Amino acid sequence: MQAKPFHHGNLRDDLLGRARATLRESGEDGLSLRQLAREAGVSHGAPRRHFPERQHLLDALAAQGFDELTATVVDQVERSDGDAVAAFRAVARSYIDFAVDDAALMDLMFSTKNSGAAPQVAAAADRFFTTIGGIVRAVVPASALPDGDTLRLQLLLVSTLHGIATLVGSGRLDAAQVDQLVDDASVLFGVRTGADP
Amino acid sequence: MQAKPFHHGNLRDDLLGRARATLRESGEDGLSLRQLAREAGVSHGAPRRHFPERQHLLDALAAQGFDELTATVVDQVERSDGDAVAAFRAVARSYIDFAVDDAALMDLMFSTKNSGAAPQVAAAADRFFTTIGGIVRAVVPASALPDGDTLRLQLLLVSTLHGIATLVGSGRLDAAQVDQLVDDASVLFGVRTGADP
DNA sequence: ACCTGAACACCGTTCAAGT
DNA sequence: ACCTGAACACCGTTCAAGT
Repeated sequence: MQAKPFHHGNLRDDLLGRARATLRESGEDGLSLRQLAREAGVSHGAPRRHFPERQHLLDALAAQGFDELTATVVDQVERSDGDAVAAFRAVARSYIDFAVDDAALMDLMFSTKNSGAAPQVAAAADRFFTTIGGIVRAVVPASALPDGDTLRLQLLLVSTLHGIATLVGSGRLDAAQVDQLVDDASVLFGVRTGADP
Repeated sequence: MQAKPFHHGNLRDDLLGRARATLRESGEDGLSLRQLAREAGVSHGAPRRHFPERQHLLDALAAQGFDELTATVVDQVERSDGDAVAAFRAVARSYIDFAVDDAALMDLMFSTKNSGAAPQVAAAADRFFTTIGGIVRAVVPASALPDGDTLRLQLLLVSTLHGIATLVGSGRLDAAQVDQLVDDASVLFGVRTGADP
């Protein structure tokens, strides 16, 4: 045990963890590299090794957010014992809960700034959309649209989920309505157990 | 004509206009009260009369954005000569175009920060959602859900539109897919001309 | 390889003072 | 009523220097 120990050990993860907490408490406006450095007990120049610019920290947070959400959603599927409909509902709830509980992070993940930006964020986002797309595909019928394009139906249902999640997150939908809306979406999109008919 | 004229005339609108332009060019990060004051040719303290804090400027921009979007959407309906289906498609396109063309403003309008916040933003947002809700209601069948709750179907379709718009805006959906997705949504939600069956 | 500490330019916010 | 200009605390970013 040392009083003033280190090269700190793992400054990057320490900063990321503190940033995540600050994001929850104070939003993006509350995030400051200098403040995080102060909390971590290093000089204000130290974070530069790991995050040369503030945007790099935001990118890392967004990528981490996508990975967390992907893991949560995969976990929900595994808990559903092959019941695709139950899996869909659980996934929808997780998605929406995430948007509400980590609203500032959600903003970062889907902000326009990150649209043309960091490859690590794009990769994590791709993983998430591939994952949730697969979950939705397993549950969506091939025949709901005239020419039976399942991919389009899948994109549409993901869009609906995302719309519900972001509207609840920004306070435009009441949280009490959400379960009903997800159920309605299930009915409308013909969500059901089993693969194509 | 005077060289160094004024009390400036209308600093508030001048600042708002410049802020809107900056938002399009450089995003929210590019917005600075001091920079706007410089561009308007006033001292850095002058904006304080109209926007005591930076957030007040952001709120004004968001409220203005909602009002613009509402006006655009109403205009599209009026151009559709009572054809509710055509109106719906035009409205959907306007919504999505807005999200793409004014992505930074869209972020401001639907950001979490504004969820519990400024009453003027909430009022403008309410006007928008009331308007678009009415348009959607006119086009949505009462019988698509088992117990025929039209309001829920309306909220669901608005959520879908919002999801498509934000996903395109953040680059997660290809703009080329959008028209097809809107058409698919029309089919799925049973969008049609005339009122309840 | 990782961190320190001074330096620079910029910012939001406050406030006494001008017209 | 509206604006100026100095002041304060804070920030991101850069960089030479330390261990």
